[in-house]
Amino acid sequence: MPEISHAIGIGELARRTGCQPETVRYYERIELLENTLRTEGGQRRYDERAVRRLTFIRHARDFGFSVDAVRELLAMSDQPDMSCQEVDAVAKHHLEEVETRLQRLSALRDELRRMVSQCDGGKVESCRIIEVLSDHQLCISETAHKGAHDFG
Amino acid sequence: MPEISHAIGIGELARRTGCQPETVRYYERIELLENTLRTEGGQRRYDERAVRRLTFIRHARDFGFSVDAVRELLAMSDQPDMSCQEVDAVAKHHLEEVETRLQRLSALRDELRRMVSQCDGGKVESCRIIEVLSDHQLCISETAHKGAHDFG
DNA sequence: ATAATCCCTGTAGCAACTACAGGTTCAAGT
DNA sequence: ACTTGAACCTGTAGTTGCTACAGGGATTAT
Repeated sequence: MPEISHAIGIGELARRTGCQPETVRYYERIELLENTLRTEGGQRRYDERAVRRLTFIRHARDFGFSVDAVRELLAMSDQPDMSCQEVDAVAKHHLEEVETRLQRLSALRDELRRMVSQCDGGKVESCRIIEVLSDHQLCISETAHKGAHDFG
Repeated sequence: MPEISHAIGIGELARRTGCQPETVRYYERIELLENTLRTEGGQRRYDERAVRRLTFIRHARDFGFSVDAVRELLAMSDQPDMSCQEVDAVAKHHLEEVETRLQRLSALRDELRRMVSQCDGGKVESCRIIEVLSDHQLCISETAHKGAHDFG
């Protein structure tokens, strides 16, 4: 018999928020989630508030906000009377980053398409893909895809 | 006086290929670059061939190819007489991945834009951004941005 | 009582680097 | 020949956001 009613274990919390118990423990370790009550045996027990908080976190992460941004957003959402200007700023900043990535990624796609379309299926020796990869000058834009891989 | 003529050090190799000495050593460690000649004192010396190889690697990485894909592309480019079908397949596969990411990222941008545009600059209590992050139901598409962050 | 399932901590791994610390070698100037 | 300073060496740890164990303990149902 648990001491806390309405309490759920880490497994159910994870299931309800669409993540894994390991992720919940990870969030606790990096202090994104605060320490929760424990049973006598040391197992974590959560309430509805924790479900809401973790839902918020997971949702923000799905939106691509970094953990640090989520931390800020959480702190702000805990202050209902504050102006939401800062919230707005965080979201706008993230939107800008997403738009930058989109532009780079789309330039990258164009280069890749061009590269693939020019391959005639012959020998490696004369393969356009290999040639383009060997020589920067064969790209339309030298900078189009530079740094295209830091999208994570 | 170096024993090897036309040989350059790791610093110049890095400079010429637009990366850092640490990256070169890293590539050697993961066997993307083979071991190179050393001076008596143990310092690495490179020739033009190494410059070309590293240029290829960096360029492919700029295109977003994974290190494993680069490894395959390198192996293929070493066999000029082979058909370039496999090269083509690797490039096409990568192009498809890029296109998938683009679609997700653009759905994400749409959600973010919508979220930001609905914020009226009032209090956190009634901030649309916080509301959307708290509640999945307020998104146009529940799945639009799911997994939007695994773009690396 | 016992089995099945859950949960615990701590550590290591992923990708693709980057950043040291603490020491050695090289190339050039005097 | 000697000294300075830049470049280089190895090895390890950090980055981001988790995920995957190993080797145990707790809880719950029968």
